[in-house]
Amino acid sequence: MTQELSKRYDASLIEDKWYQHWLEQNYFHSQPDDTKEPYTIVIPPPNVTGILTLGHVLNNTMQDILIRWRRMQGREACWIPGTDHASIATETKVVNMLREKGITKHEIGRDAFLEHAWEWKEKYGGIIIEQLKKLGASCDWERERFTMDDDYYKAVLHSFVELYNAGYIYRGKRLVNWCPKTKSAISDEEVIYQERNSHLWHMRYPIKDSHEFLVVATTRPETMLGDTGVAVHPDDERYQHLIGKHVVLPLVGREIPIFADEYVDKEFGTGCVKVTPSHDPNDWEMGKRHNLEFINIFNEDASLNSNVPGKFIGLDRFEAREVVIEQLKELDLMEKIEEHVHKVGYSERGNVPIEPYASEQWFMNMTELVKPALQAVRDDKIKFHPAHWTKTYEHWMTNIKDWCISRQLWWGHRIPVYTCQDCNELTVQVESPINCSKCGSDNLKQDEDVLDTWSSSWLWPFAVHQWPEDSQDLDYYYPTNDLVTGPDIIFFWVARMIMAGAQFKGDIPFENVYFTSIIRDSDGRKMSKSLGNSPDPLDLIEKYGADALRFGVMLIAPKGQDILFAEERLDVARNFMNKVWNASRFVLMNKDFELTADHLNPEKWQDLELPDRWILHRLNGTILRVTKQLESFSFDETARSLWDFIWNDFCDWYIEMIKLRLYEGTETQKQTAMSVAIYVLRDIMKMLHPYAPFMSEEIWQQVKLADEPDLIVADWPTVTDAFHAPSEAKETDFLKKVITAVRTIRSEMNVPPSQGIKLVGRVHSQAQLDILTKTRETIAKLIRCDEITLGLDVEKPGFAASAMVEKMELFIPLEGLIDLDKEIERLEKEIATTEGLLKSVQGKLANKNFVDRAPEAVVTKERDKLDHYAQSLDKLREHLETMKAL
RNA sequence: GGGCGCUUAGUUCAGUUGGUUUAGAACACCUGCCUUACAAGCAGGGGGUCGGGGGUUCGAAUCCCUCAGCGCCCA
Repeated sequence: MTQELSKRYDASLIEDKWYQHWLEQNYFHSQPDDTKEPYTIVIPPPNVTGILTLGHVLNNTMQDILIRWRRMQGREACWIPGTDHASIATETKVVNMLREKGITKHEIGRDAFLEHAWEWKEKYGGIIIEQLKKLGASCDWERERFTMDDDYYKAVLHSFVELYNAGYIYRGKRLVNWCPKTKSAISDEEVIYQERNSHLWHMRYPIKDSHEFLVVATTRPETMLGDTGVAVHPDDERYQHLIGKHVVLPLVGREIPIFADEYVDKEFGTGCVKVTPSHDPNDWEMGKRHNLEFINIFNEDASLNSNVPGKFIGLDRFEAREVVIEQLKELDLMEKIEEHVHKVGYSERGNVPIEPYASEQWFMNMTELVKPALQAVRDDKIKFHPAHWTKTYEHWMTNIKDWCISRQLWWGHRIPVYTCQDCNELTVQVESPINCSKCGSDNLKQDEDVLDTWSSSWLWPFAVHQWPEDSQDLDYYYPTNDLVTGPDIIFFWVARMIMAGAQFKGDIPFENVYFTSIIRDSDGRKMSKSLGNSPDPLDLIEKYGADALRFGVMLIAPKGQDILFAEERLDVARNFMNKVWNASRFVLMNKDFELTADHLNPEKWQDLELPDRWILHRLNGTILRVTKQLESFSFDETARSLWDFIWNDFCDWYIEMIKLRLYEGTETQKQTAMSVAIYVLRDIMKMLHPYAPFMSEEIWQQVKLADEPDLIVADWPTVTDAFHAPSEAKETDFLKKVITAVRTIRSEMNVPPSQGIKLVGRVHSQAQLDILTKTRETIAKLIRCDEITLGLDVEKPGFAASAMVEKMELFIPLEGLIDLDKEIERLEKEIATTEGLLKSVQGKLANKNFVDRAPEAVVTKERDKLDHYAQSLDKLREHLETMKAL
C-alpha cells in the first residue's frame, strides 16, 4: 500500500489538526503518579498584557523540547503555564484606556478601577497563551495560573506576613527610585542606565560676607533650588579656608554651610560639590552625616513644589533646568558649561529619567534571605547553564541591598498592613482584620500600596500549587527540575525564586537553570517595538510553519551568546523540514506492504547488506549523541546532529544506496531495505519530535503499528547493541570515498551524467576487493558506470584519469572523453597537495623531540601517514608520467 | 571604575580534557545536472592559518600573559 503525500511540505495543513488531537487525548495533562518519576518545568510567566515575541519562541521552544523529550522517556512530565499580572504595565494600559474615555482613576476610586482592570484583563489578557499553542507548546493547560488568582493572591499575602513577622520587612522613609510618569517607587533593578550627552554646569555660589565665589560643578542645575550645603574634600588645600563658612544660594537666598566630607572627589569638576540631600543618594548620606536640612523640591510628577521661589513653582524639572541656567547666566553666576557624557537612570516601564525621591516605602531586608540561596548555587545544588552566570549571580548576591517592594499602584497585591486609626497599632495578616489587635477598635485602614510584581512571581514554583496549604501536587512536583529563562531577569526573578524556595519551602526551586540567548536583529540591535525590528512570530509560523520556526531558532541559538536574527536564517530549517518530508515520502511511496512487528524486528531481517549495517551503526551513534546533548541543554548541537544524520547519512547516502534493491532487487532484498529504512525513519521521527512535533507526528502515523501510541507519548529511542558495527562503518566510508573520487573526476573532466563511463580499480588489498565486489552494482548506479573491473593486479588503462583512495588506484578510461591537459593539471594539483601533507608529516617525524616525547600511538599514527602519503605520491607521479608520455 | 563574555572562510556559527591528515558545517559563490523523494533539490569545486604580539609544550584555534576591538551586566 503506497502513500500519497504532497511534493512540498505544507505545515498549515497539519499543525492545528495535531495540536487539537493532542489536547483531546489530554496528553499534556499530568497528575501525580508515584510509579513514575516527575519531570517538572514552570514557565517563566509572561506578562498578561504581552504578546508573543521571538524571545518567547526561543525559551518556550526549549522548554517544550525538554518536556516532550522527558515525556517520551517515560517521566511524568508537567509543564505549568501561566501569566503574571504585571502591575505597572497593566495599570498603565488600563489608565490609558480610561483616559480615552475621559476618566481618571482617582475619580472613580480603587474598587471601580480594579473592576475595569479585571474586565480589561479578561478581554485582552492572555493573548500570549493562545499564541503559545500555535507554537506547539505542550503545557498542562488545566494547571494554568495567574499571579492574581484568589489562592495565589493569598499565597503572596501569606509570604508578606511571614517575612514581616520574621522581621525582614519594614517600613521606612528613604530615598527611592521614583518614576514620575507612573508616580510610583520602583526597585533598583527596574532602573535602566543609559548614556546621554549632556553638560557639566559650573556655577558660582557667592560666599557670605565676602566678595569671593566658589564654583560647584553639576549635571543637574535645577536641583540647586534644594541645596542645603556645599561639600569639599577635607584634604583639599584649595578650600581649607572656606570650611565652616557659608554661601548664599543664588536665586533662593538661603544661607547654607560649607563643610568637609571624604566622599568628595577632588579631581571631579572643581572639587566643590553642591549638596541636595533630598534628591541625590550620596547627598542624602552626607545630609545625614552633617545634619543638613532636607528640602524636597518636587511633587510626585517631578514638577517643582512650593519649597522653591514662587517663579519656579509648578515648572517641570526640565523646564526648571532651563530657567535656572538662564537666570544664573543673567546674574553672571555661570562660570562655564562643559560637554559631559553621563549615565542617566530611566524607569524601565515609564521610560523617563527616574528621580531619587524621599518617600515612605516598604522594604525587605535581604541579608538572611540571601545566605541559603547563595550557598545552593555555590554547592552546585542548583546548576547554571552556561556556568559562567554563577559569577554574575554571586556578585549581585554578595552586594545586595534592601528591596523596595511597595508600589503606589492599585493593580496588584494590596499590602496586608492595617493601621489602627485610634492607636496607630499595625495589624499584619492575610485576612482583613475587623478589630485592631491592640485596642480592639474597628477603625482600621489598610495600606494603600500594592507589592512589586516580582515579589509575587518569586513564589511561582510553589505558589502554582496550593501553597501554603499542603498538597499532593506540591509534594510531587516540587522542587521542579529545570528552568529556562533569559539572563536579563537573573536578579529580578531567578535569584529571588531561589531565596523564596529556601525561605518558604526549605528547598531549592529547581535543579538547573538554562539561560537563553538574547535575540537581536542582524545588526546586533536589541529587538524593540519602536525600532520595528521585531518580527511577529505568528507571521513566521504562517510563512515557515511552527516546526521550521522552532528548529530554525534552535539551530541559530548559540549557547551563551546572543542571536543575530534575520528571517532568512529560517530558510535552512524550512528546507530541512521539506527534506525530511520528502525522504519520508520516498519511503512511504516504496512501501508496498502492510507494516507489521516482524518488519521492525531486527532478528527477522534477512541478508543485511553493508549500507544497512552502516546506517544502523550511525543510528546508534546519533541516538547516543542526541540524548547526551539534550541532557546538557545543547539545543543547537542537537539540532545539528539531527540535521547531519538525516540529511547526510540517511538521505544522501542510505536512500541512494538502497534504490537499486528497491527498484531491481528480489522480494527479500526489497523487504530488508524497506524494513531498515522504515526502522531508521521511525527513530528519526522520535528524535525529531521534540523539535518538530507536528511533522514528526504526521509522519509517525504512517509508519507506526496499529497498536502503537501517538508519537508524543511513544518511547524515546535507545541504543541497540546488535547494531554496533564499527568495521562495517569503516568499510562503508571507504566505499563512499571511492564513489566520491569518481564523481570528482566526472565533474572536473566535465563528463555529463548522461555519459556512461568505465571504472578500473586496482585495489590494494583483498579486503578492499571484497568490499567493492559485493557492492559493485550499487557503486555502478551511484557513479553511472557501465562496467567495473576490479583486481589486485588489473592492468592499468593507457589513457585514463586516475585517483588514489586509501592506497587503491582508480582509473577511468577516457578515450574520446577528455583533454589530456586537464588531467595533467588535475594530477599536478593532487600531487602538490599530497606533497604538502607528506612534508608536514616528515617534519614531525624528523623532530627527535617529537619521536622521543610524544605518546607512542601518536608517533605510530604519523608513521602510518607517512607511509600512506609516500605510496600515494609514487603512484600519482607514475600516473602523471604516463599521461605526459601520451 | 569593577565583573562577565566575545573576536575562526564573504556571512552566521562548530571545534569535547592541546596530537585523524594543510581547521569543519550551513548560507552565499563557481561548475554541471529538472538522474521517477525533494530545484526549498542532486553531484562536484574554490575560499580561512583561527584579532595582534609574547610564552608554556615535542606539538596550540585549543593552556598562560599582554595589547587591541566589540558586546553585556554592575557601580
